[in-house]
Amino acid sequence: MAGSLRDIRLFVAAYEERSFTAAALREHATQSGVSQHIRKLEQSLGVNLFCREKGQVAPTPAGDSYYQRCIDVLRAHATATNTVKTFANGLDGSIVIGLMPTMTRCLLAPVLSAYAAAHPNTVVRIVEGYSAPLTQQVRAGELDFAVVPAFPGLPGLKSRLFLRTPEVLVSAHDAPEAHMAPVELSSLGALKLVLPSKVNTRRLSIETYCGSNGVEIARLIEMDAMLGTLDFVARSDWRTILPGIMMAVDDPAGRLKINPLANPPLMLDLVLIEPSRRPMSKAAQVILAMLEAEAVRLNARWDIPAAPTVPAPTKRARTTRVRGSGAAP
Amino acid sequence: MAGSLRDIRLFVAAYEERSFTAAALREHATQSGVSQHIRKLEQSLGVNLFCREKGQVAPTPAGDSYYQRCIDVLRAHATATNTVKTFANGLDGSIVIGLMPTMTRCLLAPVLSAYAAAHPNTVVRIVEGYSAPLTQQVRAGELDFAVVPAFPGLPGLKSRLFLRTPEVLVSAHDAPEAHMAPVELSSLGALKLVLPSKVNTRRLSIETYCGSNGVEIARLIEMDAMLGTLDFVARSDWRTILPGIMMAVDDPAGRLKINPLANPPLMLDLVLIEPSRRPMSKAAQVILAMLEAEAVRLNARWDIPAAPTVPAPTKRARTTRVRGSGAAP
DNA sequence: TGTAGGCATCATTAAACGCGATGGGCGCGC
DNA sequence: GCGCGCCCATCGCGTTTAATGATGCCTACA
Repeated sequence: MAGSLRDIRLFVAAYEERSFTAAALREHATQSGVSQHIRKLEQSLGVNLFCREKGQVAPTPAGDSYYQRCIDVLRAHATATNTVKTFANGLDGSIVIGLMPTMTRCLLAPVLSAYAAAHPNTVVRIVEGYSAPLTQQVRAGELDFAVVPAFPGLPGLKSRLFLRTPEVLVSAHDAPEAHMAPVELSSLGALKLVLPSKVNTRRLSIETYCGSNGVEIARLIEMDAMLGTLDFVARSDWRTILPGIMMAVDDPAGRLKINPLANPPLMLDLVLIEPSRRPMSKAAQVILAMLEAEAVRLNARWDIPAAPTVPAPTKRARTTRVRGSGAAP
Repeated sequence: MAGSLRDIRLFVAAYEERSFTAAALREHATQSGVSQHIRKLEQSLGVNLFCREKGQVAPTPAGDSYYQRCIDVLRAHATATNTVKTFANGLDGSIVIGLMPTMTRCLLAPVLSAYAAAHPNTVVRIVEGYSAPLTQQVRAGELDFAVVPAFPGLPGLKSRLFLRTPEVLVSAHDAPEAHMAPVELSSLGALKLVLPSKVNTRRLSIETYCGSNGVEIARLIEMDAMLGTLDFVARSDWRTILPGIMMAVDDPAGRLKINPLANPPLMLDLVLIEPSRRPMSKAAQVILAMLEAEAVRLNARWDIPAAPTVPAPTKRARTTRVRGSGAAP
């Protein structure tokens, strides 16, 4: 077939300069080369593009027409090159990450924005799920990594602590407590709680905590739907207990009230798991580091107010009294 | 710089096939070649276009973007190639032709149409003018050839007979004569004639003819403007004498009446002149041949009706009587 | 665990490219 | 009228580039 881009560039130069010599100068070539290229073009097209007469070259009608289209070709090519260079910075590859709703509610967005801007040539896929399926997918190599609640560990998985975040009480905005004020759970009387089902690792620790600290659970609804839990809590007098990192940013609509658990606090350990068989890709390492940094930054919300708070002794007494009425672990 | 068209074609094939091997097959190359081309592209763009993992190649976001633009480039190139091939048939070059109004009125159009269609890659320029400037331009080499009334010849010019055409009387549509009927000029009585000035070669022959055949010219207007002459004749009772080849097609508006001169006819010889120093270009030869053929075809109009016509003897007598009253040569 | 398919890499060969030199045509100026 | 200079076409040569087949690595699949 006819025409490399160099042919076209030389032709365009010759057309515009009306001179092979000038075209060669412009395109850093020699007059000889220009002559040969254009001859090749003409032969492969079967048309004379220039009329060599009277000591100068004049375009034929075919040359005029071809020039117009060649401009289009060159511009399209320049556009393609420039556009693709937008992706030139940063890493590339494909990463698939598994996260619990805990991680996706307010931690993921800023990290995703920053990463996508810095590494536009990466294909990122986020899988939201609870610990069991995520763990399974990491073991199967379908995920580059996942962040799940701490668990004993499994063969084929490499894990380490990702973040320690306090559990917090979440209520509707009209709850009596002061927003962000630490609360002693047992001091609130019999609770109406929405909790995940027992397939969720956190359920066990929450029940253990309640049992150990005299928290009375009056009524219980099991819900493994995070969006549903939040909406239901916001619209009722039911409450729930959620990881602090998940509530590190206030509900934009102001429908939720948040109170860290105090005396004692209940901590949730999140661990990073990855397939042990292969090292993490560079891109995965980078987005993991960004996730971790953002998690630490958001989690700091729970460090500061915890210190100055002075729990009331009366409440502690009541806690002891109710001990044992919590749900069984 | 980055990217020959082959690079782009191979990339597009690989993108669409999602396989270097299949792309190589489609583009009549080898898997190795495709691999190298795409790697070269990636390096010169500074971006990975494909993600080679899991035994298959998947486009990166950059690859997706680049593909879209590459399609544009290839389509633009195909358009350029196809469009220019429209010009592939026929001759090319540049021809400049000098013609008298006699030739341009009805002879030129069909020839130009046919030539332009058959040889689209030729630049054709028509110069309309009278014999003197045309001759001059041919001698100067500015014209490939010209057709002018016969004349003695000049150094630097090569000439030969182009066409012999009868002179005809042209009148307004309300003139008494029958359209196309041969007329004996002297039988029309004293004429009001519009004639070219004496710089025009034909003026001499017309005056000679009138003088020799007893044609009386009552009044004379000199006009070297052909369009003006025709319009004036059409709108008045003045008449003119014009070469038959010029009136070979009737006035579309029917405003003009035409009568060949008879007893005797007056013939105009048109000659082809070309610069003697160089041979005529192929393109010029071709359009000349077409002009000549069309001229012969059109001129045939004057061959047929001339024969059966029987001029009235009375008119011939009158011709003799008025002889000598024509304009001086 | 062995096998098949796919991509990357390498060395070799073939082709294309680019360059300088040479020659012919044309216009310009002496 | 006759060189002179400019410009393009052509030729031969050296270098670069492209294409190829073999080889090796990795992954998926049985």
